[in-house]
Amino acid sequence: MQHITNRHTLRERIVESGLKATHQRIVVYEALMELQGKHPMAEEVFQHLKPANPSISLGTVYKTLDTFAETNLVHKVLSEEGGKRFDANTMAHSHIYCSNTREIIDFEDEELEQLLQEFLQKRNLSNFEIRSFSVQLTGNKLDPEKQISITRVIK
Amino acid sequence: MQHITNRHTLRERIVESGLKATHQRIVVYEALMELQGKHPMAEEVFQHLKPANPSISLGTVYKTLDTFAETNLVHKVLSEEGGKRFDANTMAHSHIYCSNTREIIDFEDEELEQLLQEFLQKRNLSNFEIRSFSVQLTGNKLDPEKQISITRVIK
DNA sequence: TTTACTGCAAAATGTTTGCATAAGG
DNA sequence: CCTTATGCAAACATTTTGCAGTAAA
Repeated sequence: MQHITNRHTLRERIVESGLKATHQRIVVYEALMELQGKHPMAEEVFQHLKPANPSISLGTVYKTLDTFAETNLVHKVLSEEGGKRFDANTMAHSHIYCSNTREIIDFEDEELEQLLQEFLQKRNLSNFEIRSFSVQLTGNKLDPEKQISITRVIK
Repeated sequence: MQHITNRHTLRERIVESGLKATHQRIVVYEALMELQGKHPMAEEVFQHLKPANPSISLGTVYKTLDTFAETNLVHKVLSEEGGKRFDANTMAHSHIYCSNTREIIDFEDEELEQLLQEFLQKRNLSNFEIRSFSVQLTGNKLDPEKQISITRVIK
């Protein structure tokens, strides 16, 4: 799990991505770091950083997130609900979508990544240049106490 | 690859899913079959079936697709662009997203499915009940002639 | 100083809703 | 018949756009 990073480091990473390090970009990046694991949409990022930055506009948050995703500074996350979500964790990892809580939960598994890496290497698709891959698991979180499906608990 | 199926069969499948087999549902299902591999959104399904069914409404197409996805008659497909796409092919398969053409291309690979199935069985997540999984590959289609990235061809 | 970014507000896109009418079982 | 689905139009939610002004390098 990555940790909250100071602004100086965030600024450096933005510059390394070939972007101007504006105040807005720094605080958007910072917000994404603080929301790690939440896979927020633009609106959520905006709400998170607005109290400390009341002059920033929602449109800028949208543009900034797009720009970040284009330069691969952050990742776009596919969501069952159709919205555009973002993830500051750019380490290879997969996601579990819980159809009860509608959360997207990080699933980091070295072995799974390697398994797929090897598979793709071996398969070596001739008509595609694969740049990245990810696994989406769908299911239900289980009640940690009783170890039974939350579906059954809720309904 | 599944084939275009006649209305009688489509009707049967709708009924088997516990749904009323209305004319609208049959033609939406039929359109989805005819658009196999295209992973269309509601609007595209609507445009496809409108000429032959001018009285059907877009809202109905939206509702029908949602209903189908809920009963697992068709699958929702996660899309890089954020829209809601649907797939009448419910066999286990993966998708390749081409970032140049923005297409979602089916990738059917028995070995990959099995590899993951086994992995999940072995890993046996204690706090999740996994219902399904899929692999998303992202990359670029290669020019079939020259076998080089279409990125380079286009730009 | 130059270029790229921001804020704003408007527009475009995609999707859902409520309700009166119609159709399926 | 009774229930559920449809059509319609309006509302909603999300995202993009254009442009004048501002800030970064």
